[in-house]
Amino acid sequence: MSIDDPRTRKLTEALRRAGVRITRQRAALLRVLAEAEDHPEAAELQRRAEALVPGLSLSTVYRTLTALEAQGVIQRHQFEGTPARFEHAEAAHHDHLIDIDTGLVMEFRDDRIERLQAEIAEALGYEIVHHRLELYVRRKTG
Amino acid sequence: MSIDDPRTRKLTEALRRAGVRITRQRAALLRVLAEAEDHPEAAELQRRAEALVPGLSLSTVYRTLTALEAQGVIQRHQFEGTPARFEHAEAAHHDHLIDIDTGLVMEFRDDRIERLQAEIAEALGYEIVHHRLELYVRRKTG
DNA sequence: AAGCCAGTTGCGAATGGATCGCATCTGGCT
DNA sequence: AGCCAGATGCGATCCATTCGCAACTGGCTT
Repeated sequence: MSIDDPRTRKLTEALRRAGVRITRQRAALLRVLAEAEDHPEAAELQRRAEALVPGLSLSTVYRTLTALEAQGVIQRHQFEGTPARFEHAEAAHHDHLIDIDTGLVMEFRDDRIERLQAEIAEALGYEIVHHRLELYVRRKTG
Repeated sequence: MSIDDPRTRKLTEALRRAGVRITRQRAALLRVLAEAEDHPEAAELQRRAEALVPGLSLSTVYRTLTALEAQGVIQRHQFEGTPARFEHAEAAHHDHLIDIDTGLVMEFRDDRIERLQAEIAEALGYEIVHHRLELYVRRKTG
């Protein structure tokens, strides 16, 4: 994956939009984020980005992640019992299954559930700003 | 509410089952928990319980809450951006709406959603151990 | 091409919720 | 009444995350 593939570019543009400089550190982090197919936590992102920019600090990782999140191009997920995990938000909204034995995070989306949620909020006189649906699961035996 | 109303008793029995002593501190906390109709956090529970047992420490509150949670008679909810909140688990399972402007926590249950969740996990070869569904909402204008 | 300076970095300290270690106390048994 | 495993309160510790600050630098300006 090159430094100017579409996904990296999208993140870069989001940072520009946020009015911040594209530094070596941030460029590295953007690449790492764009490449990530999993749901890494901040420390793991730092580890990966340090391969490109040795010495890159965890503070910078968090600062950049916060900026990207504010621009809506990445999402922060606070699953139970672990540090926050991050993923690029290019895909449509989805919810998560977390294998409690392995930590594996999977994604799913169900429009029927989405609709029911909206109905429930509506009936109570509210509108949903965002929601969180996490299924903590275990592989079926047999 | 007296010290031996049914709800307090249920909590007390859970602690006995856990093989721990019913101390003044714990008795106070159990009453406070049994009386709570909201979703208080640990510090708030300490505040309420201190009215009955001055000097009751936050450590004791957390230790007791952890024991009660392990027995399944209370539930711990980690909503976004706030300390954990607790509630007695006598009612059937339910999910939550959180008013992001006021912090008000409401409960709901929808069997259709429950069923859909189970189907989704099933289809992927998993069984749900527990789940978390939180709707972060805002009062509708108009 | 060199200068400038607001924005950025890395470090270490601070924060906040939750847990732990330990010396002292006490519930509830004998 | 006496005993002692278990409980308490205090302060220290943990962990993820944020903050303060002095030093550094991206990238515009001249």
